[in-house]
Amino acid sequence: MASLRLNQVFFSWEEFFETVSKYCAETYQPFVKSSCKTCSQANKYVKPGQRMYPPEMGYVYYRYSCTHAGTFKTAGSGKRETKSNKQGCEAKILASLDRKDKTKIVVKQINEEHNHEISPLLFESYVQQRQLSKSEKAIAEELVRLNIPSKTLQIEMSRLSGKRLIVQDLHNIRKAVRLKDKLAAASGTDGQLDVHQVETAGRSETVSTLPSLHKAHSSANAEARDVKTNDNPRYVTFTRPGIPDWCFDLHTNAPSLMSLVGVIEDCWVFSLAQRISEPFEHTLIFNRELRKDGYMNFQTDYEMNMAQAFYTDSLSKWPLRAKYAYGMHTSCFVTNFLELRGAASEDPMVRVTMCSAFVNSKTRKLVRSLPEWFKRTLDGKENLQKGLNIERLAPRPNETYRKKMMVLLSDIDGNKHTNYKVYIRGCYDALQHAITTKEMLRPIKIESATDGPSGEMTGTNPNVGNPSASANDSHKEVLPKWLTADIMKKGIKTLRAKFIKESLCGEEVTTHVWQERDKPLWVFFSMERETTNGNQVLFEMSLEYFGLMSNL
DNA sequence: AGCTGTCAAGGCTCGCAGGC
DNA sequence: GCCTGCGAGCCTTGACAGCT
Repeated sequence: MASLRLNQVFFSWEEFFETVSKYCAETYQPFVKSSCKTCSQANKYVKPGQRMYPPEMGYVYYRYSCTHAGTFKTAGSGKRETKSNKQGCEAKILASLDRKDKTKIVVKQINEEHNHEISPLLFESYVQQRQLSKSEKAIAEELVRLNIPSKTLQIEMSRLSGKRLIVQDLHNIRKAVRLKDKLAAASGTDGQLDVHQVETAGRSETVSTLPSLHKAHSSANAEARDVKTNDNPRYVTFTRPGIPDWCFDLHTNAPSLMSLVGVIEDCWVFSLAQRISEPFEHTLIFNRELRKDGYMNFQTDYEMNMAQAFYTDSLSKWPLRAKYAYGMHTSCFVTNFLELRGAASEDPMVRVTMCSAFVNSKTRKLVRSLPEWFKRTLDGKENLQKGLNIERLAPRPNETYRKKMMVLLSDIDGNKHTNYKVYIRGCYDALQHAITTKEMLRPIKIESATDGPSGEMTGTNPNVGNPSASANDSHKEVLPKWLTADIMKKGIKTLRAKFIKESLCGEEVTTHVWQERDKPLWVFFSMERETTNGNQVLFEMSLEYFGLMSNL
């Protein structure tokens, strides 16, 4: 327990502030700073021959008064009946530099006699306890800019900060953000956000480009060469640098999943920017043009297939030959695909098919139909007979491996929601975590150069590092049963993902991981939001591993 | 429920009165 | 005469009431 007593000595103001802060929290006394004098200010009035205050000490004195100190004197015009905290409470704390040794801070006065009630509940409700830190305020401001309702903001920010916020606090932040943005617009500078104006036909739309995973496209695209577009069927091909060494897992000949997803995104973003001039100047599949017309596209389905050869040393992964093709469209869904080939190979080593839903950028609701000009220009130029539609997973079992994660500000993309890669990464992280835990719990294999063939010791690994993964932990029952780290090293054969609902910064989501008896090389994921009405599924994913490849 | 104008409170600086 | 600390003034932030 922090103690504070008369004549107590401190050697820095930080030490004093920390002690007072702890003391207030433990005794529920609402002290606020009421007065101080800085050394630099006091030194201005020091006369010749007089001793200076050491500037490094910061303050000459510092006084706290009770938030109920003083009397209320209105400065208003009498339009409203006013309330005031002021009720003449005399409680105060005063500390100042020692008269002789000005490097010491001495507590000169303490009066703890308050003329009002002191209680934990009251203490929590004072504005000082509700104030957000700079970083918390920055997050709140970002969320305000994302147009999240005040009530949701109140709940999320209270959970994030652990403070008892009221809705009015969020209204005040909203007001400050509006003012800040107005001033930034007036001065012609942008605020903390990277905001740019996108010209659209007859109007302008402000698009926020938060720092995000989605923005981190590699410079490899700048080195793309042999770019060729084809109108009918519609596709673009190009050669670009391969996958850098640092993207590769230690134990496989293929890049880690997230690195590969990143390279794939680089390729498709590059492809979308390619222009075709006949019959008029436009981009490959009109993504930019559709955006200007008030459409946004949200990823809905994603399937990645890897060839066995992808995991062999013999297949060169540098440079990469890429082909991105328009697949087909239905009323508001567009399916496209990307193929990556090695320098000398004709068969694609990776093929990704992706389906996007087009929504109204204002209402974020599915549009009834894509524009006529889009259909007119692309009809007949399809590369696919049917679109991608990943089936929903069967209801998950109750017994799963679970991992929670918080959606961070940097996870939000230009569409103002959690970027698709964050879901994939979250699932993959949960799987890695589950497998690591499982590895720690398995019987130890002892390999010795002198003892000959490896033996097996019963019991659990004594080096289990995860305290939640003890032998009696319920997680032991729900770890993936058939998948092992060894199987995972053989590489992913198929990834299927379905994006179901949006999620926002500050939300806590739970990833469930499980396996099914008849599919030992598959692992399934469901990312869910817990609500009072039960769990809402945001995202589903399944991974299939190459498990039986003896030649690797 | 959310927004907004208005007023209160907080936080800081500075000048000076008065105690030691 | 030195130095502490009170309190006024100013700006920013928070809270409230009334309106949409």
